Formats: sequence, structure tokens, C-alpha cells
Amino acid sequence: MLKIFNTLSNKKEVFKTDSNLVKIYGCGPTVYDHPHIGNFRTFIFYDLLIRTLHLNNYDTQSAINITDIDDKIISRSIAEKKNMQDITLKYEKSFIDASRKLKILKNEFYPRATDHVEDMIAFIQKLVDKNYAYVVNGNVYFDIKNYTNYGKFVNLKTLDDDIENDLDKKNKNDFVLWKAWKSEDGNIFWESAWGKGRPAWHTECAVISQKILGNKIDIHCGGIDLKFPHHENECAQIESITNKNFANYWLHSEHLNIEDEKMSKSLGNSLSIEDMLKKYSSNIIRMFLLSSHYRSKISLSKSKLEESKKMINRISRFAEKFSTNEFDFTKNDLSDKHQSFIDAINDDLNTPKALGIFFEFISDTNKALTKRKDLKKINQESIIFLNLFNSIFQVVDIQNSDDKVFPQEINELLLSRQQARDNKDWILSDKIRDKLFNLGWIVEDSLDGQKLLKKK
RNA sequence: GGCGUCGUACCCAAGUGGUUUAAGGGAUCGGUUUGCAAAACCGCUAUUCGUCGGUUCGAAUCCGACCGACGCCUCCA
Repeated sequence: MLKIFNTLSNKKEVFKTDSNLVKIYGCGPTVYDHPHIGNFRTFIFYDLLIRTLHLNNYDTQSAINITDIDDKIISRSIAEKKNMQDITLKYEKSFIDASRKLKILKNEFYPRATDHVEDMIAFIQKLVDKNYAYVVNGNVYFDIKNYTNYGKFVNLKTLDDDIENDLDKKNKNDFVLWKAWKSEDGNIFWESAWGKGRPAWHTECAVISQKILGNKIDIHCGGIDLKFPHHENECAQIESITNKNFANYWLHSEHLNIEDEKMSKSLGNSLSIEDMLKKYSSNIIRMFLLSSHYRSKISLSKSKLEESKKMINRISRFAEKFSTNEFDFTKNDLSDKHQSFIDAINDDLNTPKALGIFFEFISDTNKALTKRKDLKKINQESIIFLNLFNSIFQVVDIQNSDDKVFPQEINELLLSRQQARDNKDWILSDKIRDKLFNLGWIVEDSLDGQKLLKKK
């Protein structure tokens, strides 16, 4: 039984659908710059969610939107004297590339805002017709006073009512649906009944999600900072028209901090995922992100990344003990240990707890292995667990037999080292070990003879 | 200012009323094993969960106050 924390109710709820196909919409990147590791905390969380649904035998259909209409993109395009597309396509590619490298399952849809502007205009017109929106100087605003359900994610009392400088708006928290063209926007605009302009962010997501996934979305997710006002405003637009829940479950992931501060491009403390991947493998980054719960803040630190690396080493060494061509499991073979791992994941995606259970299993199994009894059973149970674990975490590269073929030179060194060992010539044996190390190989002596590992 | 989240060992991090006199990982030190290493294993490291009160037969877990960190209320994953 899968439970997830629904931000609408602020409670863990049992996940229910009337269809086996779960539709998920995740707010994606604004493509004006390279995505950073904090952005990817959220995208890895989406991936975790989808993998967990698959573990529970659901099929999924998911979309992550590409926000390619935005003030920052426009100002950058003007400043750099480039076409808007030259910028957006570059950073969209950067996002997709990093997603692939981080082994994020491919979503069915990556819709761009620019491909749906006509629908947005039609949608805004509907809101205007129904009196939920008003037009001032070519801008269109949503009128929150005309929509009684405003305040799903926020306590309205906390919002103050001063209109301050923005005299166009009736209420301070009215939000813009359509932004009128200004001279700074250059030649970037779309024609509409209200004049030249462009759709605003909240409308982009609202329209795209409905267009791509239909009006029955099971899960809508995003980073915690989008809860208010972005998701509030999406709900207001859609639900004022449909009178139905826009999405049944809203999931929000916490931030990644750096030195106790939120990582963000505007704070200037961001670290691009591209640069991170130069220093740390995708496995390490995944492990780092998944070893805390998605609703807790985490801090980026070198020591934590090093720790993640060591965790992966421990798991990889464990995995190497088993014959890998049998990596296939059926649910019928699950033992209590496997089940408690699944239970942890199904308890609101509790990856740290699940990780603890898996490590406990590794430790127990290593103990059992030293006794060299029940090897067949241990082998099977371990292979199943490794596969189960990896179906969620995806941090172990299972070695296939090709990796066990070593270069000729290395094989010769191994052979002569074995001869030296047979002759109890420890000095020569150690010399060859050092030589192998310098060539990038670690040799270890076990009961079953020499074992060679590639230095990482 | 308003609203909210969090504070668990040297570090990271689960647990959110009794089966926990607090999982798991990292680190340190000692030991087993090994020709020596490495890996693996064993042992040590929180009678205590920010502080102080309260509720309860019983609290890290509920309530209150205080202290500290962070987030949202403006663009943001």
C-alpha cells in the first residue's frame, strides 16, 4: 500500500486511483541558464516517484514542462543579441542531457510553452469571459476576489492587501495571466485580442498540463517554493473553469541548501549539474540526493558526497560477489526482508529508511557468506534484493562479463604475480601489486585467489 | 511583520506515544582474518533526542514558552 504526503491536506494519504495509469505533471526548468544541482534534487524526486509507482505495478504517463517564455529569457536574449530560441534550446538540451546522465527515466512529454501559446490565449479569454479575469492596459489579471476557493496552499490572512506601486491591479495578490508588450521586449511577442504580449508563467503550466495530460491529473509535483503562489495560481485558473480538483495529489520536494542557504541562481550560490558531474559520478549524486528524505532540507557538502561514494563502494563490492547474468526477479520470490524495503519506499518514499534496511541486509549476508552455508539461497536472495534496490536507487552499475576481461598486459602481470605468490616471493608480489596500482588497478587477495578492481 | 518547517552521537540520517534503555551509513580506536595489505567480520563511541516546563501509568514522539537554523509571503526546483 503506497502512501504519499499530500500538500493539499498536509497529511500522508493512501494513494488511490481509478485507473492503473497514473498521470503526473512536474514543473520543469526555466531554460535561461544551466540547471543546478538543486533543480535536480526535484527532478530526481520526480524520478523516485515514478519508479515507486512502477514498483507498485502502476503504469505512468508523465510530463515535465520546459518554460521557454520568461522575463529572464527575454532580457538575456536582448542583452546577448541572440534569438530567444538559441538560448532556450541550448539550456533545454543541457537539462535533457543531465537528466539522461543521472539515469532519470524518460518522461513521455517535455512540452514547451512556446508550442502552446494559442491555447493559452484561448484559455485566458475564457477566464475573461467568465469574469475571473480583467484587462488593464493590455495586461490581463486574475481577480482572486471573484474566486472563492483562493487559498488552498496559503493562509489568506497572511497576505497583506497593500497595492503599493502596482496600480493596475485591483488586489495585491491578483496575478498576471498575460503580460503586455514593452519596448524592452524587442521583437518577442504574440498577438492577442488584448494587443501584443506574452503569456505569464502561472498560465503556461496550467494550460500545458491540461492540454497534455487531460483534465484528470493524479499527481502534480514541484519544488516547495512553487507551492505558493505558483501552484495556488494554477489551481485558481483551472478550477474556476472546471469546478473540479485540478490534481488529486500535490507533492512538493524540499530545497537543497548550500551553507545553510537555499541554492538559487539569483542568490549566486548555485552549482551547475554539469560541473558537478565532472567531479562526481551520477551514482554518487543520486546516492547523495536519495540518502535524505525528499521533504527534508539537505545541505550540499564535500564530505557528504565522499560518504555517498563510500556507500556505493560498499554496495558495489557486495554486488560483485554474485553472478550478475541472473539479474531478474519476479515478485513471487520476495522475502520479508525485501518486503520491508518496499514498505519503507511505500511509506512516502522513505529512501533513507529503505537504505538502512538494505545495508542491514548486506551486513547480515556478508556474515552468512563467511560461513559458506546455504550459498544458493543467499545468492538468490541477494540478487533479488540488489535488483529491487537498484530499481529505485539506480546507483549500482552491475558489472557484466565484458568488464572482467582485462588487457593483455594486465593479465600477464597477474599471472607473474601468482607465480611469485606460489614461490612465496612476497617482495616481487608486492612490487607487481604496486605496478598494477599505478596502472589503475587494485588487486586484492581472497580465498578464491587474486581479485582485480578498476580504480575509480 | 505574517505564516510555516526543522533542531537526534564526532559527521550524515531514520524513528513521531510503549516490541527503540534510539535503525542505518561515514569516521576514530581496538580486535579477528591476511605473508603484508585490501575487503569482510567482531567490539567500543547518545540511559539520551536544542532548553525549560506541562499532559500521561509511560514522551525523542503530544502541548506551551524560550533559544537557534532555514523557507514562503517578489523571480525561483
